[in-house]
Amino acid sequence: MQTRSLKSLVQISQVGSFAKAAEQLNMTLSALSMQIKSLELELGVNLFDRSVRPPRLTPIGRSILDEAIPLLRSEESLLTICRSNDTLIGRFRIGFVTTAAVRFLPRFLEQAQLKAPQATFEIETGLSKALELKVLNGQIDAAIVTDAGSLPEALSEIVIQEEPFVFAAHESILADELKEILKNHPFFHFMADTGIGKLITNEMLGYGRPRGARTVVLDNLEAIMECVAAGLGFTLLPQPDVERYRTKCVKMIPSPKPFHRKLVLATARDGTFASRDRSLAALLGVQTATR
Amino acid sequence: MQTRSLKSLVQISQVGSFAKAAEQLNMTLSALSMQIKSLELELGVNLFDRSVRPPRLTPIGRSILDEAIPLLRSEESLLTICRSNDTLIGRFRIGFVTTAAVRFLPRFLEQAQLKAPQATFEIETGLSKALELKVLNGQIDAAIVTDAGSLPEALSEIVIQEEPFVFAAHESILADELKEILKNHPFFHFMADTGIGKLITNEMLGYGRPRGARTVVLDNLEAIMECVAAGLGFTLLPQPDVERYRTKCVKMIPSPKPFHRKLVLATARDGTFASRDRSLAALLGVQTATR
DNA sequence: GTAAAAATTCAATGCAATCGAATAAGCATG
DNA sequence: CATGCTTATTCGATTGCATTGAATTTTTAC
Repeated sequence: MQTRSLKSLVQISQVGSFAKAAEQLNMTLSALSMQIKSLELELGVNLFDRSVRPPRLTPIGRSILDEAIPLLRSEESLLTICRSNDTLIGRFRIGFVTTAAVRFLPRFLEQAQLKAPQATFEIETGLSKALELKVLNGQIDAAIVTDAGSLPEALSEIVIQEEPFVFAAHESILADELKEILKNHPFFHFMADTGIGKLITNEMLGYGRPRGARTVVLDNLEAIMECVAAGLGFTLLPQPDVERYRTKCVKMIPSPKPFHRKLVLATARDGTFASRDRSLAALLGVQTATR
Repeated sequence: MQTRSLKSLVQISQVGSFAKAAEQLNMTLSALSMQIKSLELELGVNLFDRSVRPPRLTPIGRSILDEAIPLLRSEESLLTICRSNDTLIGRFRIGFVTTAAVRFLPRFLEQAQLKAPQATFEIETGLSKALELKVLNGQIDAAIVTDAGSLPEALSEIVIQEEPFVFAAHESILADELKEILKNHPFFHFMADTGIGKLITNEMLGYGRPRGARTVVLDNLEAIMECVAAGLGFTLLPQPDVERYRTKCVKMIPSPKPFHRKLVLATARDGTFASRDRSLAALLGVQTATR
């Protein structure tokens, strides 16, 4: 079915005659007549009562008209999407590494609503590695992940935020020297086998904990912070995560060597965001040179 | 725009490849490819990312898809209207003479909902003569009017109901002989100059009221019945109308000569309901021979 | 690296929409 | 009720657009 013939139908019904409608539609009367005729043939009904001049709509014609109007409205909004020249238009699929999701999603969605109203987003969360893979496969368009230094070549990255790691523990524990703490208290290790977990593992190796020292692996930030607040041990985590769940009695000391977690926006170099990833980064609050 | 190419788009997105979609749509792969290509040209956007096999939707493509689905739904319901083979389909415009409207409309709309769900109705009310004219002009498809015996030849009629006229008055008045009542009390005359009004005028002439006798003309049935109930005089009206507004103290006596008001369904012989008016009459509760 | 799968391009074909002119059908004068 | 006027339909010629099958290119999988 051609939406054009429905437009003609609407036009005719509005101006009340084929002749005027044809003029306004920039076509000959005969073309319009044929067009409506073939529409009637396609639908298998008489839209017009032709025993009078000008022909008038039949009851079925009026019903069809009633349906045609929302249909044409759909078409119009479809075309609007295409005509719009926002930088970001369409339905995008974005992945957030779980730890970042809770902190970044609200701001992101708010900004998106504001700065890219033509765009809609499907969000999913997961581990950095899994999200990277999905970006490579085109299953998602972009991902905010922890960069453990091993981003595949086919992915391009924009740094969203660098988060310094801090040691955190109950104030009674943190009164000691760091060396003492490392030796005497259990270490709460977040997600040992993931991107961020490996960063932590590497870092901890540098501090040379005694081999017998206890380590508790947990996959839940909030739970770790609860344990720490209860004075059960210490942890090493990005500062924003610690602050998010910190209670008063928990204190932090910065990691002695400068040591960060990089949160990056990863996009496929040849994918949706090829050379457009800055507009997406902007929604995450990143200032990038526009040049 | 062709809805067909949107259907193709949906199909491709569902089966995930041009080749399979083409097969299921009974067309060659190349035709489908060209179709999508020209859709993209028309819309001015890339719907598919063709750097991979099979091509996958771009974010804009997904947005367009989201809009295409309601559009196709509209088309489907449009086609459903046409395919449906109820006797009555479409949007009909029906006129009701004012007095009949209050009594017939509820039943009519209920029946319509039940027996002709595919049909919708625009209702207007007015005087019989005005409605007849509109039917003749095709401004409405049918009308329920009072038949004063002067229906134009171009209109066909089906009798909906014959309503006997009755005299009505407060019981204290109606205790007298009819002749006395006619002489001694004011007559409340409904709508003197309309179809039903003229019927009443003619009838009253036959009763030879004394020339000085008072007559009050009113265009509101309910008001007349209020006055009658208050013992201010008598009236002559179709029995159903009297009964609708009657209070206990108002009594009726039938008109001595058999005298009716015919309510008829009037349709243009060459119009919408040419030889289909029985299906409409059925919604008004009229049994007509089907033969 | 090679074969297989998948999509695009291309030239030829056929169908469908459009045009202008002629005809036919309501409609409004007298 | 006859005439001209407006309006819509029909008709044949023309143009343009979608489809086809074959050839080509591109991507993917082994």
